[in-house]
Amino acid sequence: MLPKPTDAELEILQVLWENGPSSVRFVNDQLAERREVGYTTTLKLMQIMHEKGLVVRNTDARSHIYEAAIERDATQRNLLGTFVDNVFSGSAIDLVMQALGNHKASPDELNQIKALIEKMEREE
Amino acid sequence: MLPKPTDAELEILQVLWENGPSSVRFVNDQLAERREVGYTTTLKLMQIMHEKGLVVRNTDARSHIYEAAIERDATQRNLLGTFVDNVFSGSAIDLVMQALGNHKASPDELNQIKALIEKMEREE
DNA sequence: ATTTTTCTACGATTATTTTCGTAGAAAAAT
DNA sequence: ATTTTTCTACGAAAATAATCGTAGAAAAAT
Repeated sequence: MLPKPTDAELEILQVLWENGPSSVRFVNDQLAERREVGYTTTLKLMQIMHEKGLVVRNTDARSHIYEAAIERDATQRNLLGTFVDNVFSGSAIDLVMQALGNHKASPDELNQIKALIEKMEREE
Repeated sequence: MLPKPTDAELEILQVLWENGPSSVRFVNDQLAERREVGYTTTLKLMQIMHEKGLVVRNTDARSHIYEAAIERDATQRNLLGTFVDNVFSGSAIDLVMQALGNHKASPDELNQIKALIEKMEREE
């Protein structure tokens, strides 16, 4: 089973998920827009992620192209699970209430959630 | 500003939140029910938490009594915020949808959420 | 009164994650 | 043709988190 990505690795995965296969240079540029980060740091992390199997890469060209090897949804689900356990003692409902209460959602977003809830009720 | 609790510290806080002011022994016993953990490890962690200001303690008796110095709600909100940023690129709605979709909620829980949503809609 | 248990203090070790620095090859620029 | 830039590889350091071990005082048990 693949290891969970660390925080720094997750940052990199976000870039790959949003932009598709990318070079280290590109990923580093994206990260650098948000915070200071050295090129070799990003490189090293991506190499480690490759060892772990979190990314795959194409080494045909000199500049290697990396691609996420795990799905965004599955990863979020996975991390969410342990987060709920650690922080909300396993109560997903508590988390949902917190998240909702603490966030000004647009009417459209609220409708989305209502739709999902009604779907769940029908499937009961 | 107080630092965020680490995972191990959070485990201890959960015990304190649920049981009120407690000795190291009691906390350690609670933790030990779920996993292997040495007494001095728990002690050391609680001492560090005291240094950080995450807990307060009463040292009148030989066995010191520790109490959470930060509120559960505020802490959950705080941690949830960075989690949403890290894992869901800041989209709380995405997180809510994931959490809901991935969890078989009881009709009662669904009603709770619906009530909250309707309240939010009225306050729009 | 002595032994055993329980407690704190705290340095040191281990594990994990992140960052940095250097070397050398390939490519690009002058 | 040389210099400069860009890339990988990779060891090593720094930062952070968690665990452990020992010493000594206080309390409890014998």
